[in-house]
Amino acid sequence: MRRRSSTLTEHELEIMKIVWLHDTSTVRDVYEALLEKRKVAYTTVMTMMKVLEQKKYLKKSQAERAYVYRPAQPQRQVIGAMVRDFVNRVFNGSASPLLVHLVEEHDLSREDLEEIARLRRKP
Amino acid sequence: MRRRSSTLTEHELEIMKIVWLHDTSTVRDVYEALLEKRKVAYTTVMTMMKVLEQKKYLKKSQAERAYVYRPAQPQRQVIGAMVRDFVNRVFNGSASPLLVHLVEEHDLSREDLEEIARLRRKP
DNA sequence: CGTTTAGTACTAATTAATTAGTATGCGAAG
DNA sequence: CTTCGCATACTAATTAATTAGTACTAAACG
Repeated sequence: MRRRSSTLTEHELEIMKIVWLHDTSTVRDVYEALLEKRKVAYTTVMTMMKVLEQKKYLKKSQAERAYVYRPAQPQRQVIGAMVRDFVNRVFNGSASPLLVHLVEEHDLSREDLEEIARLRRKP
Repeated sequence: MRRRSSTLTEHELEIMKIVWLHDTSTVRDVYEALLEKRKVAYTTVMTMMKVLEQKKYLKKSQAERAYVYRPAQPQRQVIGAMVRDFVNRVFNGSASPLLVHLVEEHDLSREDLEEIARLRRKP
């Protein structure tokens, strides 16, 4: 069989990114934002948002016309869990080899690193 | 439909990690290494390695008894592609917010950062 | 030489992820 | 009041990922 992903899948994440930008979103809101990036059917977005609600990433509340959705978990926390999952899966839980990759292949300026180091120095 | 993953899936990665540790591996080698971590059938490993060969992550060559597999791409490169994919998907391609996550939640020592910064300073 | 063993090919089943159509209902507009 | 448009629920199809069984083959072993 196939285990359900413990983190957001690619298209779920795409939707959550849109939802996190606003306080509340309807299916139509998300649908229209998503259309700017790629072709998709309204009902597809609806189905995915229903799944996201079942997975506890979204909360649904009844308004007059359409359902109103809002994030059930802060972006920070969800993305953090994705990073942790990635580090576990790919680097057996140790973050520094990932750091090396980032520095060597992702055009991080020395300023970026100093900025980060400064953050780290005064907790 | 569902697009084929452009990077290694969870269990594919698990197998590749074992293969990268050695020059050559048979299905049995990988099967036995994998068994230490979790229950799995021999033929499951075989099927997955066949898939990995089709996806060009493994090269197969005929030996006397069993097929001998070796990595078709260096670990460095494959993991690098996974990091890039992750950064693109989760952080819209920018690495520094990922850095912030790592520093704030992944127990990176100041030494780690200084080590990295040193790498970065003298290219 | 016959039997046990290991390896492969083939087949197939299950579930998650993704996509979208159809039917139905309700409120708005005329 | 009737029609139109939007929203939802339900249904369903497709594909990838994952797992593993069965049958066949060749080699090793006695």
